[in-house]
Amino acid sequence: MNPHANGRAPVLRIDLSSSVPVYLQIASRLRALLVSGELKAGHRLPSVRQLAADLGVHHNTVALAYRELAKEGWLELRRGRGARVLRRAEPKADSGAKAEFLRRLEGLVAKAAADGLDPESISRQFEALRRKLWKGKSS
Amino acid sequence: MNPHANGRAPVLRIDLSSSVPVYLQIASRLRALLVSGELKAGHRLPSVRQLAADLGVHHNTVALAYRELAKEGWLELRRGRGARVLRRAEPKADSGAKAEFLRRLEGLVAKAAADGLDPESISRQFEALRRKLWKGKSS
DNA sequence: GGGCATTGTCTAGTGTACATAGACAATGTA
DNA sequence: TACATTGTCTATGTACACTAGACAATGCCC
Repeated sequence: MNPHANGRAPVLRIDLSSSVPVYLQIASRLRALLVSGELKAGHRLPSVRQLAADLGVHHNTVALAYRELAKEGWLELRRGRGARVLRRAEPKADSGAKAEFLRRLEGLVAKAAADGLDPESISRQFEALRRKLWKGKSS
Repeated sequence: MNPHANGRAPVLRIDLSSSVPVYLQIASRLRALLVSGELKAGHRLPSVRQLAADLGVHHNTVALAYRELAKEGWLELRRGRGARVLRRAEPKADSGAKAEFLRRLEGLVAKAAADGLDPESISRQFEALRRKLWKGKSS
C-alpha cells in the first residue's frame, strides 16, 4: 500500500549539506519515481508550495525542479492547475549521453572504492536499481 | 588546430560543456587512476602548469584538483617539488558515504534509463568498472 | 458572474562557487 | 649564488543556487 496514506504527495528527502543543488536532488529523485513507474501518467504532483513546505525550501526551488522535468517531457505544468505526469515517448539513445553517463559512473564508482565501500554490496544495489528502473520496458 | 596538441597522448580528457566543474572532473579522473592502481605510490604527476596547458585551463584549476586529492590522502604536494603519489591506507566505510553513493547512483541510473540507454550494456560497463577499480581487493 | 484561494511564472536581490590572472614563496640545479 | 620550476596565495569577474515577493492564469463556491 501507499506509504503516504494521508492522501498527500510523497515527501522526498534532500540533503542540504550535499554539493548537489537542491533543485537537482528533487528532480533526480522524482525522475527515478517516474522512470520506475511509481509515478504514472495522469498522476498529480503536489503543488510547488506544498512540496517546498515539506522540504523546507523556497517554492521557486521546487518550481525549478518541476520545470527541469517538464523540459524532459515528464510533466505538464499549467498555472492554476498544478503539475501532471505525462505519457512520455522514450527518446532515442544518443552516444553523447552514454559517454557522459560512463564518465560520471566511473567517477562515482571510483569514489566509492576510495571510500572503502564493499564491492559485492554495491553490485547488488546496482542490480536492484537496474531491475527497478528498467522494469517497465523489458517485460 | 587542437589547442592542446603537444605531441603526447592526453593524460585525461575534460568536457568544458559539462555542468560538472572542471577541477572536479580532473580530480575524479585522477582518482579513478589512483584507485585502479594505474598511478602507484611514488609516481610523479605532471606539474599543475603542465597539466593545465594540456587541458587548456588555468593552472589554479588543476591545483584545486590536486589539493582535493591531497586532502583525501592520495597525493603529497610540495612547492618547488611537485606532486607525488602516496601510499594510502584505505579508510573504513562509513554509512554516510554509502547513503550518499546510493542516492547519486540512483539519480545517475534513472537518468540513463530516461535517456533510453540500454540496460544490458550498462550492466556490463558497471561490472567492468567494478573489476578494474576494486582490483586486488576482492575475488 | 463575482470574489477569492490556489497554482505556476516572472523579475530582483544576495550569497557562494568556479575559473582566471598574476604575484609570491619554496625547492632543485647549474 | 643565480635562475628556472613548482605549488600557494590574494584578487577579480562571472555564473549559478536560492530566496523574496509580486504577478497571472485557473478552478471553485456563493
